[in-house]
Amino acid sequence: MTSDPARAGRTRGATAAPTLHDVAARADVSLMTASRALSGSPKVREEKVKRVVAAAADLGYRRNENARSLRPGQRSGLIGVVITNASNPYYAELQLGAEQVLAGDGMRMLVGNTAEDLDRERRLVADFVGWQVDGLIVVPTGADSSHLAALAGLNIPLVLAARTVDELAVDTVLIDDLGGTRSAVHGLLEQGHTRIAFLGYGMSVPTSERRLRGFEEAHTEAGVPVDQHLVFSGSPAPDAAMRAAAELLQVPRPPSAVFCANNRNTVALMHALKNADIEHRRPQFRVVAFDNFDTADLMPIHLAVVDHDPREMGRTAARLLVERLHGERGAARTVELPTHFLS
Amino acid sequence: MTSDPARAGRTRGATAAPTLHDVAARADVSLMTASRALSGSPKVREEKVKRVVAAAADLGYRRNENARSLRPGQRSGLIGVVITNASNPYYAELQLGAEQVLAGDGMRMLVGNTAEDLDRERRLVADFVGWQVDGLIVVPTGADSSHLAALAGLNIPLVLAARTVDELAVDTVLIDDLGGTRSAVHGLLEQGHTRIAFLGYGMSVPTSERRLRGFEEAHTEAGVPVDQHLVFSGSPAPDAAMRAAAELLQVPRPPSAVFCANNRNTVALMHALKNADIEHRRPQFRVVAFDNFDTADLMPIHLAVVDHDPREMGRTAARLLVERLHGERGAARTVELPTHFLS
DNA sequence: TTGTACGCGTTATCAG
DNA sequence: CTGATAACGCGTACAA
Repeated sequence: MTSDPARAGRTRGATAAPTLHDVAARADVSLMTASRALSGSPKVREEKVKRVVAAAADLGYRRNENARSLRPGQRSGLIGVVITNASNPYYAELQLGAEQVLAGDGMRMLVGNTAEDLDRERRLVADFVGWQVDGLIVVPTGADSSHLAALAGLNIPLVLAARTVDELAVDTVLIDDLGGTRSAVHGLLEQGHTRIAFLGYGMSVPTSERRLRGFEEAHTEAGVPVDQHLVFSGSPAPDAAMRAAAELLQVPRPPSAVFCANNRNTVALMHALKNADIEHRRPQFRVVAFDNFDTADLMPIHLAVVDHDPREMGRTAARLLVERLHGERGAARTVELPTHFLS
Repeated sequence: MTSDPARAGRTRGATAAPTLHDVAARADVSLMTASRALSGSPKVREEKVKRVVAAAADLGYRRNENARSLRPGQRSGLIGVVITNASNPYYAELQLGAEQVLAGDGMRMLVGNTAEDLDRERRLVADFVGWQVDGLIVVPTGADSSHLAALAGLNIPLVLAARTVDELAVDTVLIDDLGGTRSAVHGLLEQGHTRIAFLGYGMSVPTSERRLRGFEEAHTEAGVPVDQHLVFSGSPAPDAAMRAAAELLQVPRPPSAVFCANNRNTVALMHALKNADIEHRRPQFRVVAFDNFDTADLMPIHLAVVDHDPREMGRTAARLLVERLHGERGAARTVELPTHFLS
């Protein structure tokens, strides 16, 4: 006699997903024995384990993770990953690195893109919380962080990646923007360049600040003043970098070198340089770029690069998160990943 | 008197996530009134709605989507997206396009990378089914498809993207590989090139076949024989394209043009051409490449490109899936997205 | 308009 | 070693 008359009488579509009931019935075992057999509990007779496993395979049974994580204290095994823009290879790599570590720990990833929109970030975080994520990795879009601060109250660990939010005391993974920039610019100054332009449009405010500070510190150390006419940075207007790159070559006393603070700026500059035929007109012109990319060594002018590893950033973020999930209780940690100068 | 003594007596951590119970208690309403108020049911007194909404906001209440979708007939609103490699901008864009459409329909995305590993694909699909996904978008890695075929039996709609699996009669989104390649190669033949190389390493078998067929058909139409010594394609050994690109310039009667069947091959060829200083040594040398990329117009030699839109592919896949979820029952559809030739 | 009872699929607990 | 039962948070069906 089945102990579940309700289910016995059901007339669901022939293709309803099989449940543990079905497996247990087929293996002629009780529900709990089936449950234990499938979750590898040691105290089940081996013969029954076999029967259950066979039945599950026959039926194509998949444990309903929803029901499982409904029980209190159960982890969902879900991690929310909120990035700003997956079409930027940088963040795509970050996502991939995070997945590498999380998958190794048996966790799955919910992914959302904010497109740098604070409102979408709020909605995504709220949704993910609704899905009972065990933790979140977020590339924060902006300064407002009340929705992120609220996570602490829910006991949901949070790791910030790529950017900080000052008010938030949480684990954070950054690149060594300042150091990487400083030593790259230091190199240019050592080579005797005294008029170096800074091209840094369309970046988040904190990142922009850190890279600009590195630029300035290198100058200070070398005793070379920064000419503010050579500092191009600001809002993310899509073609600001393009215009600035062209303009930069036309200023009264033009620079002999340029530091590009990220990928997009580098590409913009490359176009401008190609148009200006710099390669032949001013062979001494030097460019150093933050962020490496696939075709960097195919550019019309030689590019020295401040390289770093976004995938490692994702991995590190995931590792910090996993440590919290494993009970780590210490103060918030900030990891600065090193950069590598490729001349 | 509360109707839930069990909960009244609990001593969970002070920060356990608030449930509908908590909200109802705080608003001094019954559970169901709270539920209805929050899901916008019309039949609730407005004053109580306000109280409930306020209580929910105070508590930071988030509906537990797990519990919600546990009930039969309820959709989870979760879509599984299985791609081969998020670090390839192509698939990252695909993911982004899918998310665009799905988010617009109020659905969330579980994302997994297979790294072209059939086993990981199987595990991911199984996991996602366990999470009660409403549907799946998959870039299939290989020929074996039993795990995908099984989805039909579970009533879980599947859309394939970027690649087909012959045995599977499911909605599929592809690029017009054949047509795009044929017309591009046609152009080269019209310009009088009669010895055109095909460089196509490291691609999936079906895609590779389609592009090679386009290459051959263009030749047939023009009455020009294909010299098999100029066809370089095969396994995805990481540096095969590199070696072939170098070799290709050294064959007895070298080609006057090259068709690169994808991004990676193009970059490999560009390196070889730069080393060989083709730009100056053989200014008539022509290259046509499948897949556009950011810096295509900065390459050492002019590049004509067969462009297409991976994001649109993601959007289309998601649209097909959403239609199925909305009840579309027709036969499996295959959409071939057009390519655009940029000379 | 509001409230009660029940079940979704799973596992912890406790009794056999 | 095995099984019955309750409970997780929510929404449907029905009763008040």
